[in-house]
Amino acid sequence: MRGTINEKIGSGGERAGMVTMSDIARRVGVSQATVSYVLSGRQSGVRVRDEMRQRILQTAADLGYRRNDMARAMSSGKSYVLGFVTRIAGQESSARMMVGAQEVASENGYSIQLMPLHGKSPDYAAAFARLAEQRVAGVLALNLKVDAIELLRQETERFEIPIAFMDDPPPLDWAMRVISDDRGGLRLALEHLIALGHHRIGFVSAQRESPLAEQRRALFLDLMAEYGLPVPNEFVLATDWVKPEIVEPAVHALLAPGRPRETYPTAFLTAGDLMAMVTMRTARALGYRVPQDLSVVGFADFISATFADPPLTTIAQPFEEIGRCAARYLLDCAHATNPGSGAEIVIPTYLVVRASTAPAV
Amino acid sequence: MRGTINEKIGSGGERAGMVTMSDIARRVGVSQATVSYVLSGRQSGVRVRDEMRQRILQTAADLGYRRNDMARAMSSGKSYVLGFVTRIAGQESSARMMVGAQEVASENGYSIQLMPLHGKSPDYAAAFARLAEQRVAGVLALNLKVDAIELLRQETERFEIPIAFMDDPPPLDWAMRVISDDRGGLRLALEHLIALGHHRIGFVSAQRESPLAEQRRALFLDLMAEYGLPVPNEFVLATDWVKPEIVEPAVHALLAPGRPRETYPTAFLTAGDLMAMVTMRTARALGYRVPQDLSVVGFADFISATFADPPLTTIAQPFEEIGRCAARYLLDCAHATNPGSGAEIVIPTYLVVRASTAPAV
DNA sequence: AGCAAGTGATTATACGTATAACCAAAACGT
DNA sequence: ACGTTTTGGTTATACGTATAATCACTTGCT
Repeated sequence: MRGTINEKIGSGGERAGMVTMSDIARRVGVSQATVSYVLSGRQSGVRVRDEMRQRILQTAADLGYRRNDMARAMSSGKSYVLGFVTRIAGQESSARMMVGAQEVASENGYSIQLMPLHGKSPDYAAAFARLAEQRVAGVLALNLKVDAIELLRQETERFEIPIAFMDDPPPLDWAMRVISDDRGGLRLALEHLIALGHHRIGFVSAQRESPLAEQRRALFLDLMAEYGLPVPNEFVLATDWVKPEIVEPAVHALLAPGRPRETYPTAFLTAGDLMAMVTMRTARALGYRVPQDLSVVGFADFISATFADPPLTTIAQPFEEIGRCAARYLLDCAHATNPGSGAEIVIPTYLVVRASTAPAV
Repeated sequence: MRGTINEKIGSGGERAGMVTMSDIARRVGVSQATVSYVLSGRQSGVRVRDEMRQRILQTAADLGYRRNDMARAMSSGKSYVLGFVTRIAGQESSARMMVGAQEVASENGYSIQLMPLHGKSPDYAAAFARLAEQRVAGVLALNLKVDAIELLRQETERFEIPIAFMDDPPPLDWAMRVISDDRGGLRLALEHLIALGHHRIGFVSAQRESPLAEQRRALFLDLMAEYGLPVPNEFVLATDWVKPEIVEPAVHALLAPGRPRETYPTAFLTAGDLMAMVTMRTARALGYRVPQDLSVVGFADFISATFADPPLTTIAQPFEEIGRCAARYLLDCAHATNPGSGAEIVIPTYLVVRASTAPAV
């Protein structure tokens, strides 16, 4: 034993079960620094005999040592936490992205923290301030409005916190966007319908729910034009919100008898699974059989799509994968001190064919 | 100005945008401690002139000061974070509880952190160790298996971390349980059906999905006995999992023609909304009209219940409220250094009557 | 023998905040 | 005029970890 170990002993007011590195050091007869080097697992820095290393690790296990992330974070200036901000935390889409992000985060020793955005007009300033207070290593953002995005930018840029927007379509040159390939998905769905012989195809979306819905409608029109299929104006239903009592009348008005049958759409694409479900329901109430008389394609592939009647053919959004990619990007930034380029990752979507689509009559 | 301010000046390697209390102190010409007292907002401890208080607050705002929670946590030994562990983070139920918990947490300056539990056999030990490393102030637990619960207990008791189980039915005397009043909900649903003239009532659940399903089945039988209604064995469907391909055959076998009509159930209670949806679908495929020929009641009130065909009458579980209560309890513990009594909070459920139930024929 | 290089540690200090303990000056009471 | 209280702060230190700088001792080389 070289050198003297001068630890203040018997600190007295120890909090419950809190074993520190110094406790281990005292027990083994080395300095706290040595314990830190060993437990950090990094082989750079200081050399430690293998036997000593083992003894330290063993003692740590014996005492039930749990490293103190608060102290670690403060000392290193990094927090190993990613913030997740969204207004729709209670929805399946958000939850699944969070799970994906969580997956890669935890693999790298990070965690995900949900940030508050509640009610009709959430206190964005407070929420984003908390992000800064936590010194999060990155921010996952979902479904924010433009003014909120601007606030977020202001708050994060001073701290050089990288942001990854997931499924949010504002054109940004200062942050990463991880989005799903909506165009590709719609194309797959459209080709599926066309292959089934459909050509009078409508679209149902709720424009004020999210910019996504609006964007998908535009993509639909674009693709229809590309395939040379005419789209009468009345085939495109854009309700305000995704609510049955709003969507049903619209669908009803379009499908209710009163015009020659050959002017009706034989299939619908939709901007979401729930929209698809209402559409099917309304059609059935009018005497249509789904899919024999009317094919319907959803967008999302929520769990309930499997349980719908009939099981819903739908464009599957890779929610988990979006979360994974976003988290991966943020971790890259954190390690490379990358300022956060204005890039964009597009995750492929795919079509899940179930029973809500059938050959056109 | 009394006393000398001896701050080391020009620290040089300042990290991006990191304004500290010392920076403010230097600017205003007071000590860091004074700034701390002012910014903490507590009026106890040290007295500060009102003018000085204003100057400090103003300077903090001017410099864009954001308090460093990492340092705060380390100094005070508290983390202001609640951990949320569950295997079903991607589901709506979990997400909504999380939102509720988040709501009361953020009101009190706390945040919620999602803990990793992925895949078929998650690494519970690692996940719970991380809870300890983070020194979370409390743990929200959902849908854990008994062995995981035991591990969690071991990990948390040394650190005196309180736990709140949400919707988990193991009988525990060492932790809080916040559960929904399933019995009350089932009673409401049953009374609703009885009032509609039903008395041949069946039950559909997936026993291996969660202990909840099993428990609900027991409650159902109990209540039926209480109301003096006989329940033939074949009326109680207990499939393994909540999957259409498993549930459909079971429902089909019961409802398919082949026996005298008056031996069939005229209504079903279920252990979950999705089960209810499959049940309705299978019945319809057999020629039943829902609700005219068969009434079905769900359990949960997920978003999709409104979009089901027909809109689902269902026992609404107050997911958000469960989360709120659980979080509130944990915060109480954190402040009262309450060791976490083995109490239990039961949140009322209520019945949402939509269109999947109708008078018995 | 003498010096460089390598080994295996140690010391010292920073990180930013909270808080107990202390202190100087002013106001006040008798 | 002198002790006491009040006002308005200051100093000092703890919290647990990371890490740069340093040091004692051993080994190898010429």
